[in-house]
Amino acid sequence: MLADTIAKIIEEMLDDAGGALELQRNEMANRLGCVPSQISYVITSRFTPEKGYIIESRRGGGGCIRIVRKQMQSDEYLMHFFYAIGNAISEREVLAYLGNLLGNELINKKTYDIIASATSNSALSDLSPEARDIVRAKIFKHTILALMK
Amino acid sequence: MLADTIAKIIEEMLDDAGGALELQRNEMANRLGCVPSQISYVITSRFTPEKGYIIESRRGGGGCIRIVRKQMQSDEYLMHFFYAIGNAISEREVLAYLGNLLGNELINKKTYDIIASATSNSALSDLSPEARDIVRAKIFKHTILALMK
DNA sequence: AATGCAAGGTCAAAGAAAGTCAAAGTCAAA
DNA sequence: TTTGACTTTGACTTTCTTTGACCTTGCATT
Repeated sequence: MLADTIAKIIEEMLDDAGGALELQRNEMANRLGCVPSQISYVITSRFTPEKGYIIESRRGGGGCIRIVRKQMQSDEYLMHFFYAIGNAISEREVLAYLGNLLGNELINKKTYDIIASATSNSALSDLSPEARDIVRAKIFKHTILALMK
Repeated sequence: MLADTIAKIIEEMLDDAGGALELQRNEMANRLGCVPSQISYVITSRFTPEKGYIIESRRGGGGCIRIVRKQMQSDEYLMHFFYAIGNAISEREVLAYLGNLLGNELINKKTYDIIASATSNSALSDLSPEARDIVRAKIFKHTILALMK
């Protein structure tokens, strides 16, 4: 279906652009071989404020449509964690961070368990203790980014 | 009886597809030479939530009906996965497994994202490609065990 | 200021699926 | 034989998509 395809394309563009982009309706419609109002339709049906998007537009020459993926305010909190993690971290520290996230209801118990197990010494037992903490930090950071998606 | 025949066909399709599928009502009715509402009847009478099926649908152009056979002993199913994973696994393979779990609604999108990111090449980029697949297998197995908790 | 072009906005009609429901049919059990 | 559960069918409804005609706005040029 056309609408879904276009929605997916815009999603990818948003990912690439880090959550905010400007597109030209006519140009895009032309590129995708559809009528311009199709783009409008996709935006109004898929990128609604309820789903966390902010839409602005400008008409006239050089006009465009601006799409911004609103991030929840909890993201800010998660980001704070993200930056707090150095490039190496112990299992104990991860558990402390996770306990905090759980306590603040930013994650649930299941998520806690999954991340805890993915970053456990047991899961990383093939690595030397030093390498372990480095890889663990990276994995933990990646999961925190995933939480923000 | 028509209804039973159709039910059997859908069952087989579910088997082939690994427990989750999307079908188009009109297309299927046409193929089987019956009225579309017959398909609806079969689904509402045979593929009920009490019998362990999840049904979703979308109308309009490109619409479809999604049928998911809820894995009854989900732990057993997860265990099956667990054993299927060797001691090394690629990112691509992990994503395929996760897609299966997601399709069968044993995990949700968030969980998918978390595990996918924890086992991504990007998260394990400090390791050599060979070590990466080994560590990834271990992490993945650990997260699957966490899912069963 | 007036005009014209270049965007995007709106809306309604047509099309594409799936949902609903009630009437009619079937068949076995009472 | 009547009853009642289950099936089959088709008319009608609802939802979502696609398209195109027409409207509004902003900018650039005269």
